[in-house]
Amino acid sequence: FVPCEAYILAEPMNNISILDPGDNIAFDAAALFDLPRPAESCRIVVAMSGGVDSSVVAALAAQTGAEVIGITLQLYDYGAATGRKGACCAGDDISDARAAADRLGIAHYVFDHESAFREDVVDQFADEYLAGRTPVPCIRCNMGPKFTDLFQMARELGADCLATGHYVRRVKGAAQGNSGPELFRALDPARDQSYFLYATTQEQLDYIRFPLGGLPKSDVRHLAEVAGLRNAAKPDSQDICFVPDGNYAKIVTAMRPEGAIPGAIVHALTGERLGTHKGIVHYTVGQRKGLEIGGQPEPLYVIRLDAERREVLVGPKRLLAVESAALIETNRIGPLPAGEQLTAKVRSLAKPVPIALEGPLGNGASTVIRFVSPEYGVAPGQAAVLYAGERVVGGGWIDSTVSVRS
RNA sequence: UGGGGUGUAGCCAAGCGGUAAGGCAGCGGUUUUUGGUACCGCCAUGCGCAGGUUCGAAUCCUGCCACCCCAG
Repeated sequence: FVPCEAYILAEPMNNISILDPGDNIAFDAAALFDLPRPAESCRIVVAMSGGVDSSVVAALAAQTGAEVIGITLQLYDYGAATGRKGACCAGDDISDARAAADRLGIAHYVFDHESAFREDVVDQFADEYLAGRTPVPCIRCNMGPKFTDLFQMARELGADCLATGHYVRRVKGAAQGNSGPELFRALDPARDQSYFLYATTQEQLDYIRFPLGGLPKSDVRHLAEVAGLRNAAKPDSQDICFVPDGNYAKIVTAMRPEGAIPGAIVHALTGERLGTHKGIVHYTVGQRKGLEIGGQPEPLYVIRLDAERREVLVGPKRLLAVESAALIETNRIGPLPAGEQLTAKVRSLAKPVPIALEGPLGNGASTVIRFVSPEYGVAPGQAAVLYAGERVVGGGWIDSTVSVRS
């Protein structure tokens, strides 16, 4: 038995395991859910996407002895057409979720959430690209369909908590002077999904549970096998779930044809027209590939997108250096740490870098973060997520950036 | 028309008689629950065309072609 709190103190590492050699689960499942009462009298709603992770959450929830209800939101329906494995929330995935629920003997409901998902996530995704920004739909999806809509459904079902398969840790009272739950990076750094969850509100965090945050992925797969789940070997999801073949621009231009209108590729320093692009939605700040401009002494990167003029401004890498970024619609989770170096991630795949916070954080306020060292490829529309060590302090959307003066 | 210059992969470009550098672009792979980045690999039996000299030519010679500049 490993108490959940033990993970708080542990440094991230790759080779932890909660499984003993005999394949017995060497921990108390109930501890992973931080239930308010004895598990037998609790009701847990599990958000089931059809993937391994959320299926294992359901298995763990069932093991606590609580009443478990699985809910799957049908978010879109290209699934049948693409037959794509490793997506979520459509077609085969819903069938996988149902199979897992059947296997575990728990209730399972599927809700048609397509129109809401389209409004909250997909339309917004397309509009952001049209405006020359680079959206993160996974964050919008967590904010809306998953943590607002599903949250409400769980409440209406009288559940004690909503559990998801995200790799992130919910820890109570770690920061000084705070007894409420806080958000921490996953123990397995390779699996950490905290970047996508910075917008979680305190109210949501009070109610939501992330039982997998302290587990390595290999254990989760193992648990899936032990539980006899048919999706135990299902590939991890990647890319954007509603983009079938990784070609997001195809989806965007299908929804917003004006996104495919060609325009000029202009050198950011000389103003020279270097070529023609195939529609502004195909490009993002920091991008190098796909410009199809040869004859240059060094690589050219997208420096800025001018949506009004439909121009893609390009230049050498040094022009990407950014010293600060303005954030909007910020969220804060737990107290701001006093005297501790804050770090920020400005894309999901990046080590957090040291920053100074120059303004308020939380309650939707706008603020500014200043990078201690220049940061490259900071794209408006992406999220900046702020950390104090392993703890997620909050974050916001990158609205604009200030280049390093050279 | 006369004088000069240049023609090497999609683009830029090295080579100056010894068996085609490099960069950019492109393609493939690795990484990855956003877009990107980064890293690794691939990418001219061929040097405007046709002859010639030479053991050997992108490199020397001859002719032709194309483009550029200056003169008119």
